[in-house]
Amino acid sequence: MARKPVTKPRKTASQERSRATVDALLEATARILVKDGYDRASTNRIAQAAGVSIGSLYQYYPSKEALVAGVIGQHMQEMMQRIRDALARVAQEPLDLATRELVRVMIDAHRINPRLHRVLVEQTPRVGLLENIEAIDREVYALIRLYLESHRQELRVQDLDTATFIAVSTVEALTHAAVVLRPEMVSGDRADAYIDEVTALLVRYLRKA
Amino acid sequence: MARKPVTKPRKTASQERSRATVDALLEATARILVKDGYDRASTNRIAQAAGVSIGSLYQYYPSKEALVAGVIGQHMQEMMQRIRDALARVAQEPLDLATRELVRVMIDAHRINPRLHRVLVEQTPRVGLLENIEAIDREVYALIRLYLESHRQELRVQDLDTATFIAVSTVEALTHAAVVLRPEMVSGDRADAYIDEVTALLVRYLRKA
Amino acid sequence: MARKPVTKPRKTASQERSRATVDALLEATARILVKDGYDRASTNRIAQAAGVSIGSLYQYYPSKEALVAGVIGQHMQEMMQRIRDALARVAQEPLDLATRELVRVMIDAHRINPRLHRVLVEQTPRVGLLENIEAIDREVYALIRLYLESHRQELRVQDLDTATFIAVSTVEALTHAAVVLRPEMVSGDRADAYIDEVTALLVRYLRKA
Amino acid sequence: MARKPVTKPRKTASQERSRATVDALLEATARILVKDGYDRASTNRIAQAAGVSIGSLYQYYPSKEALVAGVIGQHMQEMMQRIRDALARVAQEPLDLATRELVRVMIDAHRINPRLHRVLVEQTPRVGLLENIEAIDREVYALIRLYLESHRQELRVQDLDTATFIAVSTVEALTHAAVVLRPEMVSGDRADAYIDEVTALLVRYLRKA
DNA sequence: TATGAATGAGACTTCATTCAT
DNA sequence: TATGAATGAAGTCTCATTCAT
Repeated sequence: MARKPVTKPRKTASQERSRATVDALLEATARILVKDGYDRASTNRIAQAAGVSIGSLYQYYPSKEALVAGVIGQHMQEMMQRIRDALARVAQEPLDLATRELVRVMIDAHRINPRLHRVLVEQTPRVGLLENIEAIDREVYALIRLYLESHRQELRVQDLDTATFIAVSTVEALTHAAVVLRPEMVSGDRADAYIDEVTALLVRYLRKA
Repeated sequence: MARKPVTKPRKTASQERSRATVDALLEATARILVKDGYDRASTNRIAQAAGVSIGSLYQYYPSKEALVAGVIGQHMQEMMQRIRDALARVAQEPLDLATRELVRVMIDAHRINPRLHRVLVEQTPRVGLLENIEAIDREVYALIRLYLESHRQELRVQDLDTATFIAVSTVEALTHAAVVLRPEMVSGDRADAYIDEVTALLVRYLRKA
Repeated sequence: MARKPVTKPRKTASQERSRATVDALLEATARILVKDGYDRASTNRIAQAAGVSIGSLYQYYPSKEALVAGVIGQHMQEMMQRIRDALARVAQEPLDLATRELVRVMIDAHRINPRLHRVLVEQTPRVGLLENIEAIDREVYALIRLYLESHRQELRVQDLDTATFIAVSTVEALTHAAVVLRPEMVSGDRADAYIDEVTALLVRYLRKA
Repeated sequence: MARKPVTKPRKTASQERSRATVDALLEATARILVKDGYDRASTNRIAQAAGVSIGSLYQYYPSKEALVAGVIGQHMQEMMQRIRDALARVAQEPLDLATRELVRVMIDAHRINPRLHRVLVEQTPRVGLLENIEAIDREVYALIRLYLESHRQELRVQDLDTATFIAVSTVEALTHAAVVLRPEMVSGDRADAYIDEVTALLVRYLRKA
């Protein structure tokens, strides 16, 4: 496997002007990533798209990887926030309602920027960026597991570890696949049917009798 | 989006020696891809690893993309063959047995070369290689759908299109995730438990009452 | 040959605070030069090491070259002062005593900061800094020549110009070489033996029968 | 001190065309080094001056340092060969004749390409190139020492180690200084006078009575 | 007068691809 | 048909220097 590049930002822009530059950079990176794909996204092009000099780019991010890690971080935080909120909202709800809400939120979260999400998931070399993604994975896993634990009496499944793994992987895969491969299936009023199906899949698996 | 590179091999290598060269190239490409990742896999290095001159490489494959497409094709064919065989074997079996067998075969198929599979799925720019992957997707989808159609009387689900999409996506995701993220969960005798769970997930979703 | 950069400091820093800044800059430059070598010594790093903003650095020195010229000047002045003092002290002494004292002082002078001296002599592009070094050379040459002229009756050599050139070059080379390549040879009590040898070399060359 | 860059050539050009490319590169490097100095000598400029693409340059030398190391090696070999030959010629000669011949040869050796020699000695970062230069130093030292040992009965000095060090450093310094600072002093028929002086310096130091 | 964000020329280097042999 | 030297566009990144605040 390849060696791991530096991915931490260089300084944490305190002044106002800096902040604007950093924002422009992240925003431009996301845009270029969507337009050109990971490989063809060059730091020069990103800097240009951000209306920032290449020197400034490297003042804030020591490498292309760091820049992409920044985008991943930001994008994942946005997604995570929705998931966290949803889980907080449904913590006391029964499994079926909770599942349905979570699936709905997941689809929504994937629609924040589906093209970017796709590039991030499908093309981005994991080397050195893994932490970021793994951190998210772990948090989602932990939250879902907590919910399942506190609703144990509703459950058919015994092995919560495996059940959590399966539930998380399944929801992630089905929302990602739908948004990416069959966007028409989850847009507008057709979305409900798909949400119903995914919810059915999960609830029938998890729930007692 | 980026322009699409040429991805078809240059000649069909009828002579023996050609065949050997092509094999060496594909094999070396897979090895380098696993070792270095997509980005750091250079055609020069691949040629060297294959014991072939860079000139010869370009005699058989017109571009790096074509080479990688070759690897994808080969790898996917190997996986597909197992899936085809499995589906042929279980065409007459009831849903639960068929599902279990299919899940087992999918896990096996992912273990042909999990590291390669991962690189191919996670890092390889889809540009120009999409056909290859989409062709597989379509074939799997069609086969599964055929099976479901001919077992309609067992099914709870009505919308076969959606059900097929969900089933295929779920199995693919759960076998990939398990092999890549939790290899210990699907190796040796522990595999059966996981296969049971995935089978339960699918059967409860698909089957009547 | 390359174009000559500006090397004069921008202002003469009369105020106290300025003086402190200039000192900090020169000191930091010397430190970085020793630690990183000429090429890797960047003005940004120097400013940071000096606890001064990059803007302020350029307020006092118009270029990197000017900064290094400042260090050279300071370092050479320190060395020169010792040489001047020594020559003043031995002006009336006979050749053998005078030579011995001069050699001793030269070794001492090279030990003020041998690492810095080395970087300055070995890595620093002469472009634009030459004046500084040549000025020193000329002064040393003139002082030694004066001494030799006023001790002519002791001398074997006729051509004072050549003799001075040889004497100055030899002492400089032998002290530099010893301090840089064989530091153990000129440290502690072993130094005397080396001083004896160098003195013998010069005295036998210069002195009558 | 700075980290050491790679300085070994990449491949040892066996074919004819390669050899020509390598020669052109070394020759161009020397030329650019003389014209622009070490810092301003860029690989792009060198490649251009050599009439070779930048890609070819990097096929043979992995870095600017490696290229310069190549030039140093070649230049030093040329100088060393003359010194070796001279010492072989005078091995049986008495000290005065041998010394005179050696000094003459050293001046000649410095005149192979004095400007290049100067750049190499004065500006080239020693990092990673040191081996090359130290190897030469050691060989010269060893050869001179051998000569002195086999002529011990002629010598006044007792400590051959120190005497060799002094003799080598002195000759090197005086020939370098003369060629670089006073070229007129060692060109044409004036050279003999200077050779006489340096010979006198050394012989009087080394020889008995 | 000080600050430090911003600049951008230009350095080094890689690698897919071509083509003379 | 095979070889591998050669190509050069394009990429990543540094750093001396400027200038708005």
